[in-house]
Amino acid sequence: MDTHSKHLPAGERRAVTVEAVVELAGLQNPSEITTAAIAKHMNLTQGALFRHFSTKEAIWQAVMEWVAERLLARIDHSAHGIKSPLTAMEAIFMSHIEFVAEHPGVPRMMFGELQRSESTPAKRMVQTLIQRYGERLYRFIEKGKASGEMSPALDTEAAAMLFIGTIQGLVMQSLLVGDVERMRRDAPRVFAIYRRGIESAQ
Amino acid sequence: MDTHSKHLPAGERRAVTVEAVVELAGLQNPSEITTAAIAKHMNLTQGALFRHFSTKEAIWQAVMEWVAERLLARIDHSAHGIKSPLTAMEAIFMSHIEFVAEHPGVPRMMFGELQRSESTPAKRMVQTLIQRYGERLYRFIEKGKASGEMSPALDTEAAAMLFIGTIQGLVMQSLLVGDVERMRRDAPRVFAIYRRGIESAQ
DNA sequence: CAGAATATAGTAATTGATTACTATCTTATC
DNA sequence: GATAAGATAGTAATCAATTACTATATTCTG
Repeated sequence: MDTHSKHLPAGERRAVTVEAVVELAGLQNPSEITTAAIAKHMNLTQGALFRHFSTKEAIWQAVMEWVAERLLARIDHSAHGIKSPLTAMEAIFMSHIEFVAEHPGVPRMMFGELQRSESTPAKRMVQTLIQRYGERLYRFIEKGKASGEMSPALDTEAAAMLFIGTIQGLVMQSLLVGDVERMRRDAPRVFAIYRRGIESAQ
Repeated sequence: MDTHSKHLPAGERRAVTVEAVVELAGLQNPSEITTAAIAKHMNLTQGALFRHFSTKEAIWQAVMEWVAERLLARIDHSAHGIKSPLTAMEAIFMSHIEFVAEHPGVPRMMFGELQRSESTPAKRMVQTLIQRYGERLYRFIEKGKASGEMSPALDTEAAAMLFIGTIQGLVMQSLLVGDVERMRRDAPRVFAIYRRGIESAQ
């Protein structure tokens, strides 16, 4: 049972820290999240954080590792067993939106990291994540062209780029109106247009 | 000629400040731009900035006003005189990308402002800008549906959202690879897919 | 298996660096 | 020479990180 013990094993404490940051990023500007704010949000003193992470940057790295792992697992699982590449991409799209709706801080953190000019470990993790994401999309689109589901003249690279941009647009819209829930409603409407843009004429 | 005069009239100094911020935002994370960095970039002492702006927030507000004014003027001008709504939207798309390629700091600042939880004047300026942008797109899409150029079943709101998202995706890609020039090359490729998604079947 | 010894995880206070902003003195320009 | 604009040198607040010390587990030993 939950003993509410103040002392947690290092591994657990690190996990709790990552979750605290993900939560906070959904509530405020990620670049304004201080170590004091993280500690307060998990009922810990600020200094104690540095027993588990050598620097603040190390915290961000752990957070982005968490994101990369979860997001890729989620989209892989959503597409698993689906024959049609087009349907698989729709499943990936919806599960990605669902993930972001559950963790609204995630896209904020990712974009925030990409903004940085220096190449931090956290930024590199985001770059790797998006690269892997893009590779998966690339394969599905090529399969879709081969199967005739998608237009053979389709620009695969551009289609993968637009897929991610489509999600980015939904995220921006939700930031604009300050309503994460809208994303779930708007996702099918926007994907329908994207789908029309890549599928072969019937 | 450039007199390299240290003393500038207040109006000019404010304009130079705005330009310095826009430039800096293209080089580094906008949220990390300090008043000291702004001053240094325009060969001024940090304290002197506050002769022309009461607070740092006032600087950001002036910058976002500059952005809103220029961007809307640019897209309005690009679409002016074009009969076909679809062609007009393509012109808007390309001129927007051109604007962003000239000023890579602009989308970074806009997204950064939207991230903030508090409602600052600068954030409200961005919200107003995007709202006005969306209204223009909405009108073009409705006209396109009326003229038969675009699919009558098209979801206008979703199409406007995707238009902005498409640009957002290109921006993100350029952040990812750290190459603004790519945006100009990729823009037509991505817009072609978007166009296919909204135009009526031929 | 009791309890001393050690390792681990925490607190509270403090550090130097950096931040936006200000007060005062100086210089340039009309 | 009046005044607008800039330089210089401050301020208080905030930040990540470190310190000295304490509380709680875990391990070792007779």
